[in-house]
Amino acid sequence: MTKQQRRKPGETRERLMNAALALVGEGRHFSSLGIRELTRKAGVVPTAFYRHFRHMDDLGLQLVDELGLALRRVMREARANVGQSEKLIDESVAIFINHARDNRNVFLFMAQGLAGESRAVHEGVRSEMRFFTMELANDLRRLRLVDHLSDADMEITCDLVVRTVAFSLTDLLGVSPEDDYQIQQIEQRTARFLKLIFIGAEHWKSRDR
Amino acid sequence: MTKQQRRKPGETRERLMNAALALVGEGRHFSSLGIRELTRKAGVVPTAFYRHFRHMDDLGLQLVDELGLALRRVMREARANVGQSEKLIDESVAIFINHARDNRNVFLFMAQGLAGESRAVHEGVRSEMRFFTMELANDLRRLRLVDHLSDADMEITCDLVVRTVAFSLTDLLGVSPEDDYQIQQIEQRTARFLKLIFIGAEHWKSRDR
DNA sequence: TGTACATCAGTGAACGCGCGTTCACTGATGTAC
DNA sequence: TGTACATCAGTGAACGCGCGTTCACTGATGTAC
Repeated sequence: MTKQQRRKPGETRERLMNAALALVGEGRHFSSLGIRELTRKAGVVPTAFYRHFRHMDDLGLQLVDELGLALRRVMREARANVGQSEKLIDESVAIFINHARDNRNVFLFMAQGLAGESRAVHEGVRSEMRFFTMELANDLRRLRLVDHLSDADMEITCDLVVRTVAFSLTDLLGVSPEDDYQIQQIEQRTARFLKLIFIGAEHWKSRDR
Repeated sequence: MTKQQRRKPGETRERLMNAALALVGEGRHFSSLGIRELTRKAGVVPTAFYRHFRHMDDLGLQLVDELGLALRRVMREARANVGQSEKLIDESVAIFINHARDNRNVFLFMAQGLAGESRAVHEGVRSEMRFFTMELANDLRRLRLVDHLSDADMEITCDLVVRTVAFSLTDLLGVSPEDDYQIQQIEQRTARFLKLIFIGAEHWKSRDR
C-alpha cells in the first residue's frame, strides 16, 4: 500500500473512465462532472488525472472512441447470429436492448452525447451512428430483403432506423434497470416503430420523394 | 441607477431564464451552468436568484413549463394554416424547422432535456412530446388522412413522427444558425423520414403487429 | 548479463479563485380600515 | 383620501469550501550499449 505504482499499466486511466460512466449511470450529466469528483470516485489522487487526459472533454472523446469500437464489434457478432426469418427485427431489437441493459452506463453516456456540451463528443456519437447506418444498409442488401430501393433511399431508411433505436435509449434513461415490464414495453414499442419503417420502405417508390 | 427595484415585476425572473437560454445557445449544457454565472449573464446580483428559484433544477422545470405552453400555442396556429394538400408534410416540417430556427435556444434546451441530468426537466420534455403526439393524432383523424388505423396504431405512428422531428432538433445543434444550406438539408431529410413513416402507416395492417 | 540513463506514472502539498448560500438591510408596492 | 403595516424583490458583505491546476518529488519500467 505504501509503495507507489502498484497498479497495472493503464489501470488508472481505466478507473477514471469507469468512474465517469458510473457517475453518469447514477443520473449525473457528463458535462457537470468535475476532475476532483471523478478522481475521488476512481480512488485516485487528483493529479493522476493529468497523466492521462488534458481535460474532461478529452476524457469524453476517448470514451466515445473506445466504446464505439467495442459496440461495433458486439453488434457485428449479434447480427451474424440473427436468422433470416421474419423475426429479424424482433431479434435484432432484443439483442440491442439487452446489450443496452447490460451496459447501461455506456449507452446513457452516448445518449447524453447526442445533445451534449462537448462538440467533440457530439461528433463522435454522430460518427458512430453513421457507421451503424452503413452496416445496416450493407446487411439489408446482403439479405436481399429490400431490393428495390436506390442507394440514397436505402441510406435514408437505415438512418431513420438507427435514429429510432437511438431515441429508444433515452426512453431507457427514465426507467429503473430492474423494471422488466417497462423495459419490455420499450422493446416492443421500438420493434413496432421499425416494422412501420420497413413497411414504408417496402412500398416506397422513388417518385414519392 | 442608485435606486433599487426599478425593474418591472417579474423582470429579474425573466432575465434569469433568458440568460440560461442564451448560455445554452452558446453551446453550454444546462446542467453545467452555475448560479453565479447565470446571474452575472443576467446582470443581476447573485442573491436575486433565490427570490425566484430554489435551485437550478427549479429554474429548468419552470423553463420547460413556460416554453411548452408557448410552443403548443404556436404549433396549433401553424397547423390551422396548413392546407389539406399533399404538401401537408412539407409545409408542417418547414413551419416547425423555421420556428426552431427562430427560437434556437429554446429548442436546444429542450433537446438537452431529452437526456439531461434533471429528472424533472426530462419528464417535462417527455410530457410535451406526449402532448404533441396526441394533437397530431387528432389532426390526422380530423383530416381523415389515415382512416384505417386503430387508435393504438395511430398513437404509435404519431409517436414515431414526433420522435423523428425531435431528433432532427439535435441535428440542428451541430449546425451554425446561418448555414442555410445545411438547415435546408436537415429539413428535407426530416420530411422524407416522415413520408416514409406515413407510407408505412398507409400499408400497415393490424396483423403486422 | 549488467550497468547507466531516460521516460513514465503516481504522489502530496500548495495556490488562488469562484462557487453556493446566509444574513441583515432597504425601499417599493399592496392591503386594511 | 390618508395612514399603518405586511409583503415583496433587490442589495452588498461575508462565510467556508471545493475546485482546477502547478510543482517538485519518487520509484518503477523500458532502452542502449
